[in-house]
Amino acid sequence: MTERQPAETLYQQLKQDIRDNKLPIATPLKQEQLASDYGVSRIPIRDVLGRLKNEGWLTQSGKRGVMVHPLSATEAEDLYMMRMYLEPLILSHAMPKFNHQILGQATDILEQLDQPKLSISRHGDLNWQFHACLYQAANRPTLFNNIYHLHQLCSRYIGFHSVELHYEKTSQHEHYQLLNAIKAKQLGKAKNILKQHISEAGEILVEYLHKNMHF
Amino acid sequence: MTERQPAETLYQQLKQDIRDNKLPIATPLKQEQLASDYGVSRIPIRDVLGRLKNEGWLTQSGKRGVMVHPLSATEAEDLYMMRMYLEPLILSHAMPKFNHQILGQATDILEQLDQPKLSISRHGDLNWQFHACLYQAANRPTLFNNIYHLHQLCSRYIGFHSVELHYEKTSQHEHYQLLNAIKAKQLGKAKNILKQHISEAGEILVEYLHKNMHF
DNA sequence: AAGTTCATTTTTGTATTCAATTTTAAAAAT
DNA sequence: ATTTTTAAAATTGAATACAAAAATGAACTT
Repeated sequence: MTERQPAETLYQQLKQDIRDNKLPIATPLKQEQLASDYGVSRIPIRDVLGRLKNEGWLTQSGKRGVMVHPLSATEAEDLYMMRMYLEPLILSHAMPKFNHQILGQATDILEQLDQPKLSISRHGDLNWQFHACLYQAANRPTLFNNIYHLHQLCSRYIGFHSVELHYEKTSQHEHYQLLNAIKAKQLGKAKNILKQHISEAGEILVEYLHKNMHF
Repeated sequence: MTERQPAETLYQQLKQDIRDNKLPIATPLKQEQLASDYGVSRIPIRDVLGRLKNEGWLTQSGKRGVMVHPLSATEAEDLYMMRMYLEPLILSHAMPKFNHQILGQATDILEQLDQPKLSISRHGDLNWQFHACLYQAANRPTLFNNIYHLHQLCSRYIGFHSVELHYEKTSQHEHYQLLNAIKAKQLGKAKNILKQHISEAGEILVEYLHKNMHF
Protein backbone atom coordinates (compact mmCIF):
# COMPACT_ATOMS: atom_id res chain seq x y z
CA MET A 1 0.00 0.00 0.00
CA THR A 2 2.79 2.44 -0.83
CA GLU A 3 1.27 4.28 -3.75
CA ARG A 4 0.95 7.74 -5.07
CA GLN A 5 -2.79 8.05 -4.44
CA PRO A 6 -3.81 5.64 -1.74
CA ALA A 7 -7.35 6.91 -1.43
CA GLU A 8 -9.01 4.94 -4.21
CA THR A 9 -7.18 1.73 -3.39
CA LEU A 10 -7.86 2.30 0.26
CA TYR A 11 -11.55 2.72 -0.49
CA GLN A 12 -11.75 -0.60 -2.31
CA GLN A 13 -9.69 -2.28 0.38
CA LEU A 14 -11.74 -1.04 3.29
CA LYS A 15 -14.99 -1.90 1.54
CA GLN A 16 -13.71 -5.39 0.88
CA ASP A 17 -12.63 -5.69 4.50
CA ILE A 18 -16.08 -4.66 5.69
CA ARG A 19 -17.63 -7.28 3.38
CA ASP A 20 -15.29 -9.91 4.73
CA ASN A 21 -15.86 -8.98 8.36
CA LYS A 22 -12.22 -8.12 8.81
CA LEU A 23 -13.06 -5.05 10.83
CA PRO A 24 -14.20 -4.93 14.46
CA ILE A 25 -17.97 -4.88 14.57
CA ALA A 26 -20.14 -2.87 16.92
CA THR A 27 -17.13 -0.93 18.12
CA PRO A 28 -15.99 2.46 16.87
CA LEU A 29 -13.12 2.54 14.40
CA LYS A 30 -10.09 4.60 15.36
CA GLN A 31 -8.65 6.67 12.57
CA GLU A 32 -5.10 6.39 13.85
CA GLN A 33 -5.41 2.65 14.23
CA LEU A 34 -6.62 2.29 10.65
CA ALA A 35 -3.97 4.70 9.44
CA SER A 36 -1.17 2.57 10.84
CA ASP A 37 -2.89 -0.66 9.78
CA TYR A 38 -3.12 0.49 6.19
CA GLY A 39 0.15 2.37 6.22
CA VAL A 40 -1.11 5.85 5.42
CA SER A 41 -1.81 9.03 7.31
CA ARG A 42 -5.16 9.89 8.83
CA ILE A 43 -6.18 12.18 5.98
CA PRO A 44 -6.93 9.58 3.32
CA ILE A 45 -8.45 7.42 6.03
CA ARG A 46 -10.77 10.25 6.95
CA ASP A 47 -11.72 10.72 3.31
CA VAL A 48 -12.51 7.07 2.84
CA LEU A 49 -14.39 6.75 6.12
CA GLY A 50 -16.51 9.71 5.12
CA ARG A 51 -17.27 8.20 1.77
CA LEU A 52 -18.10 4.79 3.19
CA LYS A 53 -20.34 6.38 5.78
CA ASN A 54 -22.10 8.28 3.04
CA GLU A 55 -22.60 5.09 1.09
CA GLY A 56 -24.01 3.16 4.02
CA TRP A 57 -21.10 0.88 4.84
CA LEU A 58 -20.39 2.68 8.07
CA THR A 59 -22.63 4.31 10.64
CA GLN A 60 -22.05 7.21 12.95
CA SER A 61 -21.39 5.81 16.39
CA GLY A 62 -22.01 8.41 19.02
CA LYS A 63 -20.79 11.93 18.59
CA ARG A 64 -17.37 11.03 17.35
CA GLY A 65 -16.29 8.19 15.17
CA VAL A 66 -17.93 5.61 12.97
CA MET A 67 -18.47 1.89 13.18
CA VAL A 68 -19.29 -0.84 10.69
CA HIS A 69 -22.94 -0.57 9.75
CA PRO A 70 -24.72 -3.52 11.34
CA LEU A 71 -26.42 -6.00 9.07
CA SER A 72 -30.16 -6.27 9.49
CA ALA A 73 -32.93 -8.25 7.87
CA THR A 74 -34.87 -5.03 7.48
CA GLU A 75 -32.14 -3.36 5.51
CA ALA A 76 -31.69 -6.39 3.30
CA GLU A 77 -35.41 -6.39 2.65
CA ASP A 78 -35.33 -2.70 1.76
CA LEU A 79 -32.41 -3.15 -0.59
CA TYR A 80 -34.07 -6.01 -2.43
CA MET A 81 -37.41 -4.27 -2.59
CA MET A 82 -35.84 -1.23 -4.13
CA ARG A 83 -34.01 -3.38 -6.64
CA MET A 84 -37.22 -5.21 -7.39
CA TYR A 85 -38.85 -1.97 -8.53
CA LEU A 86 -35.91 -0.14 -10.06
CA GLU A 87 -34.28 -2.87 -12.11
CA PRO A 88 -37.32 -3.73 -14.20
CA LEU A 89 -37.67 0.00 -14.74
CA ILE A 90 -34.19 0.42 -16.17
CA LEU A 91 -34.74 -2.70 -18.21
CA SER A 92 -37.68 -1.01 -19.92
CA HIS A 93 -35.42 1.82 -20.94
CA ALA A 94 -32.71 -0.54 -22.11
CA MET A 95 -34.99 -2.76 -24.13
CA PRO A 96 -35.21 -0.68 -27.31
CA LYS A 97 -31.44 -0.20 -27.33
CA PHE A 98 -30.29 -3.80 -27.23
CA ASN A 99 -28.22 -5.09 -30.12
CA HIS A 100 -26.20 -8.16 -31.01
CA GLN A 101 -23.04 -6.87 -29.44
CA ILE A 102 -24.63 -6.28 -26.03
CA LEU A 103 -26.59 -9.52 -26.04
CA GLY A 104 -23.49 -11.40 -27.09
CA GLN A 105 -21.57 -9.91 -24.22
CA ALA A 106 -24.35 -10.85 -21.80
CA THR A 107 -24.29 -14.40 -23.13
CA ASP A 108 -20.55 -14.58 -22.61
CA ILE A 109 -20.90 -13.56 -19.00
CA LEU A 110 -23.64 -16.11 -18.42
CA GLU A 111 -21.39 -18.83 -19.77
CA GLN A 112 -18.66 -17.80 -17.38
CA LEU A 113 -21.22 -17.99 -14.60
CA ASP A 114 -21.93 -21.58 -15.63
CA GLN A 115 -18.46 -22.68 -14.69
CA PRO A 116 -18.41 -24.57 -11.41
CA LYS A 117 -16.23 -23.70 -8.42
CA LEU A 118 -16.46 -19.94 -8.70
CA SER A 119 -15.49 -18.06 -5.58
CA ILE A 120 -18.28 -16.09 -3.97
CA SER A 121 -16.72 -12.79 -4.85
CA ARG A 122 -16.09 -13.86 -8.44
CA HIS A 123 -19.65 -15.08 -8.67
CA GLY A 124 -20.91 -11.77 -7.35
CA ASP A 125 -18.77 -9.86 -9.83
CA LEU A 126 -20.00 -11.82 -12.79
CA ASN A 127 -23.58 -11.59 -11.64
CA TRP A 128 -23.33 -7.82 -11.48
CA GLN A 129 -21.53 -7.70 -14.82
CA PHE A 130 -24.41 -9.52 -16.40
CA HIS A 131 -27.02 -7.18 -15.03
CA ALA A 132 -24.87 -4.09 -15.58
CA CYS A 133 -24.22 -5.07 -19.16
CA LEU A 134 -27.95 -5.01 -19.79
CA TYR A 135 -28.70 -1.93 -17.72
CA GLN A 136 -25.92 0.16 -19.26
CA ALA A 137 -27.74 0.03 -22.56
CA ALA A 138 -30.51 2.16 -21.08
CA ASN A 139 -28.15 5.12 -20.94
CA ARG A 140 -29.62 6.38 -17.69
CA PRO A 141 -26.70 7.36 -15.47
CA THR A 142 -28.71 8.49 -12.47
CA LEU A 143 -30.89 5.42 -12.34
CA PHE A 144 -27.99 3.15 -13.15
CA ASN A 145 -25.78 4.53 -10.40
CA ASN A 146 -28.52 4.16 -7.87
CA ILE A 147 -28.99 0.53 -8.81
CA TYR A 148 -25.25 -0.06 -8.76
CA HIS A 149 -25.14 1.34 -5.28
CA LEU A 150 -27.91 -1.01 -4.15
CA HIS A 151 -26.05 -3.99 -5.61
CA GLN A 152 -22.91 -2.95 -3.78
CA LEU A 153 -24.70 -2.87 -0.46
CA CYS A 154 -26.35 -6.20 -1.18
CA SER A 155 -22.95 -7.77 -1.67
CA ARG A 156 -22.32 -7.62 2.06
CA TYR A 157 -25.36 -9.76 2.68
CA ILE A 158 -24.59 -12.18 -0.09
CA GLY A 159 -21.12 -12.70 1.28
CA PHE A 160 -22.75 -13.33 4.63
CA HIS A 161 -25.21 -16.07 3.76
CA SER A 162 -22.49 -18.06 2.07
CA VAL A 163 -24.90 -19.04 -0.71
CA GLU A 164 -26.87 -22.21 -0.93
CA LEU A 165 -25.57 -23.72 -4.15
CA HIS A 166 -29.06 -24.87 -4.93
CA TYR A 167 -30.16 -21.29 -5.44
CA GLU A 168 -27.33 -20.48 -7.81
CA LYS A 169 -28.74 -23.03 -10.23
CA THR A 170 -32.22 -21.59 -10.34
CA SER A 171 -30.67 -18.13 -10.48
CA GLN A 172 -28.79 -19.05 -13.63
CA HIS A 173 -31.92 -20.58 -15.08
CA GLU A 174 -33.69 -17.24 -14.59
CA HIS A 175 -30.80 -15.40 -16.19
CA TYR A 176 -31.22 -17.45 -19.34
CA GLN A 177 -34.96 -17.02 -19.28
CA LEU A 178 -34.46 -13.29 -19.00
CA LEU A 179 -32.05 -13.22 -21.89
CA ASN A 180 -34.43 -15.25 -24.03
CA ALA A 181 -37.34 -12.96 -23.30
CA ILE A 182 -35.14 -10.04 -24.26
CA LYS A 183 -34.09 -11.68 -27.49
CA ALA A 184 -37.74 -12.33 -28.27
CA LYS A 185 -38.40 -8.65 -27.54
CA GLN A 186 -40.98 -9.55 -24.93
CA LEU A 187 -40.62 -6.60 -22.60
CA GLY A 188 -43.43 -7.48 -20.21
CA LYS A 189 -42.23 -11.02 -19.81
CA ALA A 190 -38.64 -9.93 -19.33
CA LYS A 191 -39.61 -7.44 -16.66
CA ASN A 192 -41.62 -10.06 -14.81
CA ILE A 193 -38.79 -12.56 -14.89
CA LEU A 194 -36.39 -9.95 -13.59
CA LYS A 195 -38.74 -8.84 -10.84
CA GLN A 196 -39.32 -12.44 -9.86
CA HIS A 197 -35.59 -13.11 -9.98
CA ILE A 198 -34.83 -10.33 -7.52
CA SER A 199 -37.83 -10.99 -5.35
CA GLU A 200 -36.91 -14.66 -4.94
CA ALA A 201 -33.31 -13.90 -4.07
CA GLY A 202 -34.50 -11.33 -1.58
CA GLU A 203 -36.94 -13.67 0.08
CA ILE A 204 -34.40 -16.44 0.46
CA LEU A 205 -31.90 -14.01 1.88
CA VAL A 206 -34.27 -12.34 4.32
CA GLU A 207 -35.56 -15.67 5.54
CA TYR A 208 -32.00 -16.84 6.04
CA LEU A 209 -31.15 -13.68 7.95
CA HIS A 210 -34.14 -13.99 10.24
CA LYS A 211 -33.01 -17.48 11.12
CA ASN A 212 -29.29 -16.90 11.42
CA MET A 213 -28.82 -13.41 12.76
CA HIS A 214 -28.46 -13.89 16.47
CA PHE A 215 -25.98 -11.10 17.19
CA MET B 1 -18.63 31.22 9.37
CA THR B 2 -16.25 31.19 12.35
CA GLU B 3 -17.44 28.10 14.13
CA ARG B 4 -16.06 25.15 15.92
CA GLN B 5 -17.06 22.58 13.31
CA PRO B 6 -17.52 24.26 9.98
CA ALA B 7 -18.03 21.08 8.03
CA GLU B 8 -21.73 20.52 8.61
CA THR B 9 -22.64 24.17 8.15
CA LEU B 10 -20.41 24.30 5.13
CA TYR B 11 -22.16 21.30 3.67
CA GLN B 12 -25.57 22.92 4.01
CA GLN B 13 -24.24 26.21 2.70
CA LEU B 14 -22.59 24.76 -0.37
CA LYS B 15 -25.62 22.65 -1.17
CA GLN B 16 -27.83 25.71 -0.92
CA ASP B 17 -25.43 27.64 -3.13
CA ILE B 18 -25.55 24.92 -5.75
CA ARG B 19 -29.36 24.99 -5.64
CA ASP B 20 -29.34 28.76 -6.04
CA ASN B 21 -26.82 28.74 -8.86
CA LYS B 22 -24.37 30.78 -6.84
CA LEU B 23 -21.47 28.66 -8.01
CA PRO B 24 -19.75 28.80 -11.38
CA ILE B 25 -21.32 26.24 -13.65
CA ALA B 26 -19.50 24.07 -16.16
CA THR B 27 -16.15 25.14 -14.77
CA PRO B 28 -14.06 23.25 -12.21
CA LEU B 29 -14.21 24.46 -8.61
CA LYS B 30 -10.91 25.38 -6.98
CA GLN B 31 -10.50 24.22 -3.42
CA GLU B 32 -8.41 27.19 -2.39
CA GLN B 33 -10.88 29.62 -3.92
CA LEU B 34 -13.75 28.03 -2.03
CA ALA B 35 -11.68 27.89 1.14
CA SER B 36 -11.08 31.62 1.10
CA ASP B 37 -14.65 32.36 -0.02
CA TYR B 38 -16.10 30.42 2.90
CA GLY B 39 -13.38 31.41 5.32
CA VAL B 40 -12.05 27.97 6.20
CA SER B 41 -9.07 25.85 5.29
CA ARG B 42 -9.04 23.43 2.41
CA ILE B 43 -9.57 20.37 4.61
CA PRO B 44 -13.26 20.88 5.45
CA ILE B 45 -13.79 22.07 1.88
CA ARG B 46 -12.34 18.82 0.61
CA ASP B 47 -14.55 16.83 2.96
CA VAL B 48 -17.66 18.62 1.82
CA LEU B 49 -16.77 18.46 -1.87
CA GLY B 50 -16.24 14.75 -1.53
CA ARG B 51 -19.59 14.33 0.15
CA LEU B 52 -21.44 16.45 -2.38
CA LYS B 53 -19.82 14.55 -5.20
CA ASN B 54 -20.89 11.31 -3.63
CA GLU B 55 -24.43 12.58 -3.32
CA GLY B 56 -24.65 13.74 -6.92
CA TRP B 57 -24.45 17.51 -6.48
CA LEU B 58 -21.01 17.67 -8.03
CA THR B 59 -19.39 15.74 -10.85
CA GLN B 60 -15.81 14.83 -11.44
CA SER B 61 -14.42 17.19 -14.04
CA GLY B 62 -11.35 15.80 -15.69
CA LYS B 63 -8.66 14.09 -13.66
CA ARG B 64 -8.54 16.64 -10.92
CA GLY B 65 -11.30 18.71 -9.47
CA VAL B 66 -15.07 18.72 -9.50
CA MET B 67 -17.73 20.93 -11.00
CA VAL B 68 -21.40 21.52 -10.36
CA HIS B 69 -23.38 18.60 -11.69
CA PRO B 70 -25.24 19.81 -14.76
CA LEU B 71 -29.01 19.67 -14.71
CA SER B 72 -30.61 17.42 -17.28
CA ALA B 73 -34.11 16.42 -18.19
CA THR B 74 -33.00 12.80 -18.14
CA GLU B 75 -31.79 13.01 -14.58
CA ALA B 76 -34.96 14.75 -13.47
CA GLU B 77 -36.98 12.02 -15.14
CA ASP B 78 -34.94 9.33 -13.38
CA LEU B 79 -35.33 10.98 -10.01
CA TYR B 80 -39.09 11.27 -10.36
CA MET B 81 -39.46 7.76 -11.71
CA MET B 82 -37.58 6.36 -8.76
CA ARG B 83 -39.70 8.36 -6.38
CA MET B 84 -42.81 7.20 -8.18
CA TYR B 85 -41.96 3.59 -7.37
CA LEU B 86 -40.32 3.95 -3.97
CA GLU B 87 -42.66 6.32 -2.20
CA PRO B 88 -45.82 4.25 -2.62
CA LEU B 89 -43.70 1.35 -1.37
CA ILE B 90 -42.73 3.03 1.86
CA LEU B 91 -46.30 4.21 2.24
CA SER B 92 -47.42 0.58 2.31
CA HIS B 93 -45.09 -0.07 5.18
CA ALA B 94 -46.18 3.06 6.99
CA MET B 95 -49.89 2.43 6.60
CA PRO B 96 -50.41 0.00 9.49
CA LYS B 97 -48.45 2.26 11.84
CA PHE B 98 -50.35 5.49 11.43
CA ASN B 99 -52.02 6.97 14.49
CA HIS B 100 -53.75 10.16 15.50
CA GLN B 101 -50.55 11.89 16.48
CA ILE B 102 -48.88 11.37 13.13
CA LEU B 103 -51.96 12.21 11.09
CA GLY B 104 -52.50 15.31 13.18
CA GLN B 105 -48.96 16.41 12.51
CA ALA B 106 -49.42 15.80 8.79
CA THR B 107 -52.60 17.89 8.84
CA ASP B 108 -50.77 20.73 10.59
CA ILE B 109 -48.13 20.78 7.90
CA LEU B 110 -50.74 20.80 5.16
CA GLU B 111 -52.40 23.79 6.74
CA GLN B 112 -49.12 25.63 6.78
CA LEU B 113 -48.76 24.78 3.11
CA ASP B 114 -52.12 26.41 2.50
CA GLN B 115 -50.81 29.80 3.50
CA PRO B 116 -50.16 32.02 0.50
CA LYS B 117 -46.88 33.76 -0.29
CA LEU B 118 -44.56 31.00 0.83
CA SER B 119 -41.03 31.25 -0.49
CA ILE B 120 -39.96 28.46 -2.80
CA SER B 121 -37.53 27.04 -0.30
CA ARG B 122 -40.08 27.21 2.53
CA HIS B 123 -42.63 25.53 0.29
CA GLY B 124 -40.13 22.80 -0.54
CA ASP B 125 -39.31 22.29 3.12
CA LEU B 126 -42.94 21.95 4.15
CA ASN B 127 -43.68 19.66 1.24
CA TRP B 128 -40.89 17.33 2.32
CA GLN B 129 -41.95 17.57 5.95
CA PHE B 130 -45.40 16.39 4.98
CA HIS B 131 -44.14 13.40 3.05
CA ALA B 132 -41.40 12.63 5.58
CA CYS B 133 -43.85 12.74 8.43
CA LEU B 134 -45.84 9.97 6.76
CA TYR B 135 -42.84 7.95 5.60
CA GLN B 136 -41.08 8.03 8.97
CA ALA B 137 -43.88 5.95 10.38
CA ALA B 138 -42.79 3.04 8.24
CA ASN B 139 -39.63 2.70 10.33
CA ARG B 140 -37.53 1.75 7.33
CA PRO B 141 -34.29 3.71 7.61
CA THR B 142 -32.65 2.40 4.46
CA LEU B 143 -35.63 3.00 2.23
CA PHE B 144 -36.38 6.30 3.91
CA ASN B 145 -32.86 7.65 3.48
CA ASN B 146 -32.86 6.71 -0.16
CA ILE B 147 -36.10 8.58 -0.71
CA TYR B 148 -34.83 11.56 1.25
CA HIS B 149 -31.80 11.64 -0.97
CA LEU B 150 -33.97 11.65 -4.09
CA HIS B 151 -36.04 14.52 -2.72
CA GLN B 152 -32.89 16.48 -2.01
CA LEU B 153 -31.69 16.12 -5.56
CA CYS B 154 -35.13 17.03 -6.90
CA SER B 155 -34.98 20.28 -4.97
CA ARG B 156 -32.42 21.64 -7.42
CA TYR B 157 -34.87 21.18 -10.25
CA ILE B 158 -37.80 22.57 -8.35
CA GLY B 159 -35.82 25.68 -7.54
CA PHE B 160 -35.02 25.92 -11.21
CA HIS B 161 -38.49 25.83 -12.74
CA SER B 162 -39.66 28.58 -10.42
CA VAL B 163 -42.99 26.83 -9.94
CA GLU B 164 -46.18 27.54 -11.80
CA LEU B 165 -48.51 28.53 -9.00
CA HIS B 166 -51.27 26.69 -10.73
CA TYR B 167 -49.58 23.41 -9.99
CA GLU B 168 -49.17 24.14 -6.32
CA LYS B 169 -52.94 24.21 -5.98
CA THR B 170 -53.54 20.83 -7.53
CA SER B 171 -50.59 19.52 -5.56
CA GLN B 172 -52.22 20.57 -2.30
CA HIS B 173 -55.49 19.05 -3.44
CA GLU B 174 -53.70 15.74 -3.95
CA HIS B 175 -52.09 16.02 -0.53
CA TYR B 176 -55.52 16.25 1.09
CA GLN B 177 -56.83 13.40 -1.04
CA LEU B 178 -53.90 11.31 0.08
CA LEU B 179 -54.47 12.11 3.71
CA ASN B 180 -58.15 11.26 3.40
CA ALA B 181 -57.43 7.92 1.78
CA ILE B 182 -55.01 7.19 4.60
CA LYS B 183 -57.57 8.12 7.25
CA ALA B 184 -60.06 5.84 5.53
CA LYS B 185 -57.39 3.12 5.62
CA GLN B 186 -57.63 2.67 1.85
CA LEU B 187 -54.09 1.58 1.10
CA GLY B 188 -54.55 0.91 -2.60
CA LYS B 189 -56.21 4.24 -3.20
CA ALA B 190 -53.61 6.10 -1.16
CA LYS B 191 -50.78 4.50 -3.10
CA ASN B 192 -52.40 5.40 -6.40
CA ILE B 193 -52.90 8.99 -5.39
CA LEU B 194 -49.30 9.24 -4.27
CA LYS B 195 -47.98 7.64 -7.42
CA GLN B 196 -50.12 9.95 -9.51
CA HIS B 197 -49.02 12.92 -7.43
CA ILE B 198 -45.36 12.25 -8.10
CA SER B 199 -45.85 11.24 -11.69
CA GLU B 200 -47.73 14.46 -12.48
CA ALA B 201 -45.12 16.65 -10.85
CA GLY B 202 -42.43 14.78 -12.73
CA GLU B 203 -44.15 15.17 -16.07
CA ILE B 204 -44.71 18.87 -15.65
CA LEU B 205 -41.12 19.34 -14.61
CA VAL B 206 -39.59 17.27 -17.38
CA GLU B 207 -41.72 18.97 -20.00
CA TYR B 208 -40.67 22.34 -18.63
CA LEU B 209 -37.03 21.33 -18.72
CA HIS B 210 -37.22 20.12 -22.29
CA LYS B 211 -38.60 23.49 -23.27
CA ASN B 212 -36.41 25.74 -21.17
CA MET B 213 -33.03 24.09 -20.95
CA HIS B 214 -31.02 25.64 -23.73
CA PHE B 215 -27.60 25.72 -22.10
C1' DA C 1 0.69 29.68 -38.73
C1' DA C 2 0.03 25.49 -36.43
C1' DG C 3 1.88 22.17 -33.62
C1' DT C 4 5.66 20.39 -29.95
C1' DT C 5 8.50 20.67 -26.17
C1' DC C 6 9.66 21.95 -21.85
C1' DA C 7 9.94 24.92 -17.87
C1' DT C 8 6.97 27.57 -14.70
C1' DT C 9 2.85 27.96 -12.12
C1' DT C 10 -1.23 26.19 -10.20
C1' DT C 11 -3.69 22.88 -7.81
C1' DT C 12 -4.27 18.89 -5.73
C1' DG C 13 -3.37 14.72 -2.35
C1' DT C 14 -1.11 13.55 1.73
C1' DA C 15 1.61 14.32 5.97
C1' DT C 16 2.32 16.77 10.04
C1' DT C 17 0.89 19.71 13.67
C1' DC C 18 -2.37 21.91 16.78
C1' DA C 19 -6.39 22.88 19.48
C1' DA C 20 -10.79 21.46 21.13
C1' DT C 21 -13.88 17.89 22.43
C1' DT C 22 -14.92 13.50 24.12
C1' DT C 23 -13.81 9.59 26.71
C1' DT C 24 -11.72 7.45 30.75
C1' DA C 25 -10.95 6.35 35.09
C1' DA C 26 -9.49 7.66 39.57
C1' DA C 27 -10.70 10.35 43.66
C1' DA C 28 -14.31 12.33 46.47
C1' DA C 29 -18.86 12.52 48.34
C1' DT C 30 -23.24 10.67 49.71
C1' DA D 1 -21.36 0.49 47.57
C1' DT D 2 -22.97 3.68 44.38
C1' DT D 3 -22.99 8.03 42.40
C1' DT D 4 -20.63 12.56 41.35
C1' DT D 5 -16.61 15.26 40.29
C1' DT D 6 -12.76 16.18 37.98
C1' DA D 7 -8.39 15.72 35.97
C1' DA D 8 -5.62 13.04 32.58
C1' DA D 9 -5.53 10.62 28.19
C1' DA D 10 -7.27 9.62 23.80
C1' DT D 11 -9.27 11.06 19.64
C1' DT D 12 -11.05 13.89 16.55
C1' DG D 13 -11.68 18.17 13.26
C1' DA D 14 -9.21 21.65 11.27
C1' DA D 15 -4.89 24.51 10.03
C1' DT D 16 -0.53 24.52 8.14
C1' DA D 17 3.21 22.51 5.40
C1' DC D 18 5.02 19.83 1.70
C1' DA D 19 5.59 16.97 -2.43
C1' DA D 20 3.56 15.17 -6.66
C1' DA D 21 0.66 15.76 -10.54
C1' DA D 22 -1.71 18.62 -13.85
C1' DA D 23 -2.37 22.83 -16.30
C1' DT D 24 -0.43 26.77 -18.48
C1' DG D 25 2.04 29.24 -21.67
C1' DA D 26 6.27 30.78 -23.83
C1' DA D 27 10.01 29.34 -26.71
C1' DC D 28 11.13 26.48 -30.43
C1' DT D 29 10.46 23.54 -34.61
C1' DT D 30 8.42 22.47 -38.93
